[in-house]
Amino acid sequence: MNASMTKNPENLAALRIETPPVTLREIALDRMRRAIIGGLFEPGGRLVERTLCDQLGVSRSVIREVIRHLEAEGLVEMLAKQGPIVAKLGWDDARQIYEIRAALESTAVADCARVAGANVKAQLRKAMGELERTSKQNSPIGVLDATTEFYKIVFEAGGNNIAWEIVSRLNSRISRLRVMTLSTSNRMASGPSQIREIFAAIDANNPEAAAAACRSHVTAAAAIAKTILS
Amino acid sequence: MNASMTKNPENLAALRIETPPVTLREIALDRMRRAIIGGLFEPGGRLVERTLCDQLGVSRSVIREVIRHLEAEGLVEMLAKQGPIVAKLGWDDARQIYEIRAALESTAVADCARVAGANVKAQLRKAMGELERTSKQNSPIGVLDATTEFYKIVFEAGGNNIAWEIVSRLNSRISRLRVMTLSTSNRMASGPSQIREIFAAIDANNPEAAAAACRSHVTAAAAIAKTILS
DNA sequence: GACCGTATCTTGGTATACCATCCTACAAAG
DNA sequence: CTTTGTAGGATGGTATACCAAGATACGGTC
Repeated sequence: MNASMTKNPENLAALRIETPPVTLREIALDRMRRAIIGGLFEPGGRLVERTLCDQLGVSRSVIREVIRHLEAEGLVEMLAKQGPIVAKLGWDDARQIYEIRAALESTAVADCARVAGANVKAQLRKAMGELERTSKQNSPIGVLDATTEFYKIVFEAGGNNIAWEIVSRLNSRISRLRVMTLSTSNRMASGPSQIREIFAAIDANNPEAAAAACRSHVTAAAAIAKTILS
Repeated sequence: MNASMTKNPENLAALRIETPPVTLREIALDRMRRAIIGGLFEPGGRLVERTLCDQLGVSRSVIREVIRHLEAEGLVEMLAKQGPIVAKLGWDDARQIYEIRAALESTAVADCARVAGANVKAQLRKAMGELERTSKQNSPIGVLDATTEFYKIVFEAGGNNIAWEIVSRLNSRISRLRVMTLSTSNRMASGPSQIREIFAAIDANNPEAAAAACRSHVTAAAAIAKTILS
């Protein structure tokens, strides 16, 4: 590692061959996660290993490791001597998840509002555009993705990547709820307006207003979820 | 499932034979987690699967599934085409973890203070006793365990079991830091007094005071961690 | 006809075998 | 002496074989 090798490291790094670390396990993990989130397997339903092997076309080793991962993520539960099942979600769990989201997201938007510069704001504006577009198209999962993207930018801009990890994981556990709340009533229209409010506060670099808007956003979602679940 | 079978279900459930679902994998998971937390493997060090097989006396299947779990927990990172390594922890990550802990723990102690009755208070008092005892013995990991037990009671009493899951996981990621902060200077003495403060606020059913005490507790720990890490 | 035992099938737990890839070391050619 | 090609070992990825335990269905016995 001499001087000539370390100069212009960023240029040299650019021509590094992108070796897609795409292993069977990662593909399977992704598919399984999407399948569970998308409701392809119903909550409480058993996940029979050998059946999954056939369905995904991989061996049990892969399936089992994927299940371990999903188990740690909270999407799958292990029943003693009965094997894995899709985790069920009751209102009490959902309530807690919304509370935690409210706490983490509101501080994240506040942090973001504190430091956001032109670059971040431009990214957020773009995500907002996507949100409005999908919202007009009445595409719940589109809105979901756009909202997720918005928050992702917010968290990373504020230097809260670990909180983002946590929120992502929690979101996947309530994903079915999220789609349902979006499909509910006039949420399709109100969602974007609430996000817009958050964005406005960030744009004005007003942390308190951003946090408040965010809290009311999550609280509203929780209220709808409650009517669905209980 | 007739009427006679469903009456007194709680009594019947009580005499269910406790079949310890102790699988090799769970034992191995526990051992590995403790080993990493305890610093037996150093951060960034490689975890060679076959070596671990020999060390734990199990087959690779078990090791690999355990590694998947630890990966999802954040204790292990996968390097593409190089296998698993023990996750490293920088100050930026630690900073975020302490912030999240401050948020979740302070709301949890507040919730607990709101609802705590005689039973919960007795449990907490017992945990405090353990804390004082281990503290006098200058046993950092004893203090750690006692503190953990205290918080566990707090979270569960307040109906925040999901937040507890998250906090536990975060704690395991900064566990090495926690022992180090405990070993530092007069922390061994100040720790119990701060917990005592939190307990006093819960005992008085004063949510605001409890949350404030908790925040200062976590903030103090973060400050010490910062001097160690950066 | 009701109850009990057994055979079998399903399912998860565990171990092992095989393969592709990568890293390292050594040797040969310039 | 440097460089490059190659062989060998190490390592992770994947598939499969085997086993024990639980669930289920069927047949025999009272």
